[in-house]
Amino acid sequence: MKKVSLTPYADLLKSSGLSITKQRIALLKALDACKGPVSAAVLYKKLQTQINEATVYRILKEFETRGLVKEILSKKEHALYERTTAHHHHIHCTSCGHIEELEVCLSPHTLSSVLASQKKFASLEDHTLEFYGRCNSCNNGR
Amino acid sequence: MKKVSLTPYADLLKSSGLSITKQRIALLKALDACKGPVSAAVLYKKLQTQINEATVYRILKEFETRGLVKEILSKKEHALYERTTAHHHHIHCTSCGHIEELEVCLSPHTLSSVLASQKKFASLEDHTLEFYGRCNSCNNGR
DNA sequence: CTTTGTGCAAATCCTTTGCATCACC
DNA sequence: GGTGATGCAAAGGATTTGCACAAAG
Repeated sequence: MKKVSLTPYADLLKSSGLSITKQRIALLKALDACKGPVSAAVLYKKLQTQINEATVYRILKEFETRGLVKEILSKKEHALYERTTAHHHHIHCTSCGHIEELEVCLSPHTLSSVLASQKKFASLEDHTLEFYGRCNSCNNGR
Repeated sequence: MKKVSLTPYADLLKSSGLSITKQRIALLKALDACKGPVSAAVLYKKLQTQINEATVYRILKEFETRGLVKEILSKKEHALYERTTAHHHHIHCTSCGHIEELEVCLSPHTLSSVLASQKKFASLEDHTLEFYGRCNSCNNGR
């Protein structure tokens, strides 16, 4: 009989090969509570009473190498982090900073033409694709 | 009769609405001398004797807002800069850091499906697209 | 009990800023 | 000569590090 887990975050940590600490669980919870990608600074602000700032950075880095979070580079801000889910991209509002998640990704055709277009790389590991524009509320109102 | 310019960099600055200084010309020259995108730190190292570090940052920012250079965000490094040319993207080696320029870009079809896939943005201003992989020399040799 | 993670404080790195001086126009 | 650009030094912010203590397995 399969044991039912009362602590999905703990399980996630364990299955990622990380030991279970309240700081790591709090950070995962905080990430899930965010609508979109957030900076280390924002996370630290939310968790000030629970985690030291240096630890926030240490855990985020650890999480990234284990694949629990993904780092997003943004033109405006420093690195942003989000829980790893299905591969996807974002559109950023250049006015208010709002970030919307996108379903769209690159076609296999595009990926193979990337490889075909040059000689120095024979395969791809990953890509980043971020869009920028003004969101509708920034275009209308103020 | 059209006047032949002995100083293309000066002309470029002038036509971009910037005043002509030896620091700015030196920075443009240094950017052109680089094979690919470079960081502010690398530029400063090359130009130490000619430009103050703070000025390197000031000029790069100015150039970016005037469209003379483009900023590229990289997973590994801080912002990289390159002279603005035709729109293009890059592939980065995750091992040695080598950056190769790509011809490939997104199809109009992809761009319109991005807009169609969500409701908060009605148009796009720009996008970033960077690929990552291991280059052939890193895969073979050591 | 041993190993690993965390808190704390300091260090480091990158980037920006204020102000006096210098160069461009 | 007036205005904007630069040098210099200091400030600022983000991230990392060393070390002692605390917690996890």
